[in-house]
Amino acid sequence: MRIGELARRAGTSTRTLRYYETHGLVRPGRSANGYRVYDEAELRVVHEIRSLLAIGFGLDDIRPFVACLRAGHDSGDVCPDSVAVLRRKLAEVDDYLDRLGSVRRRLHDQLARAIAQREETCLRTRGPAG
Amino acid sequence: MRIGELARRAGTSTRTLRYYETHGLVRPGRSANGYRVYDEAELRVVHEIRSLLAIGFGLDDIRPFVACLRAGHDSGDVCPDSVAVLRRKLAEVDDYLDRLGSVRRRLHDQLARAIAQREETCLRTRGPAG
DNA sequence: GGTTGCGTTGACGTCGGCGGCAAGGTTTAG
DNA sequence: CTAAACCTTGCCGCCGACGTCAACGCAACC
Repeated sequence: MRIGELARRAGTSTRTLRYYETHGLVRPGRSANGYRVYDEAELRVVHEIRSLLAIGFGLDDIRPFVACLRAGHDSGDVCPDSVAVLRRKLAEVDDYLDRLGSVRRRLHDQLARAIAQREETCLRTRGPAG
Repeated sequence: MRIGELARRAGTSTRTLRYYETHGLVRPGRSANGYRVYDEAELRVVHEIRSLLAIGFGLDDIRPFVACLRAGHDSGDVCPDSVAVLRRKLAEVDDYLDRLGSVRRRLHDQLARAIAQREETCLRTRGPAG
């Protein structure tokens, strides 16, 4: 299969596939005229890449998962390197959740105080009976 | 006060202050020799900017808060435009928290399955008695 | 042989909040 | 007089995952 077909079937662009290639994630062969040629397994690889990107992985993080698939495993998750990345990413997400949670509290408080302040100002402006 | 002093007192750089100026957030006067001159109130403004940046606001989001301070309010939060931004940001953060939470679940499950799979493979490799 | 639709490489643009450097002018201290 | 420490404008670099365009080659159909 050539690059256009793979792009369509993977729901992405040819530019993206070439980009993955420059970063060592996808490895097509070449036909006589220089066109990239992909086998069926690469579709699975591209799906794995896209799926991991979608949950916040960088291309560098994804490399072990692709290697794991290429090693013949049914899932890209099961190899030690992949597991290590999964652990690290889980920790990062937990960390970020904490920080985002405290940002949320701060925003919430700030909003509550601002509204209270506005109502108070409003009362003073219109008088205590307003 | 000139730009270097304000930068030191605000805990940031002169480059940053000029950047804020190009984006309409800080408005110094000029002395005869062309140097920027800031009054004391600008320190408060810069603190407000930094504080909001730190919790994930963009410079565009911050503009109403600065305007609110300049309008003479004790807090940058109390003006209608600021409250609107606070509401929007709170909604965005809630949204992001949801998505990050589901990413976390997905990561957690993926990790759990990967480990289970590895143990199973290990057992098969070493035999049922291993 | 002309058009259309595929493919190739290469290089620049995007977004945001700056960092850092160049090449100069100003002010102050010694 | 000179050095040091300020200040000015202007412009490139950064990160990451691509989009987009240029300029070209290849293949197939009419």
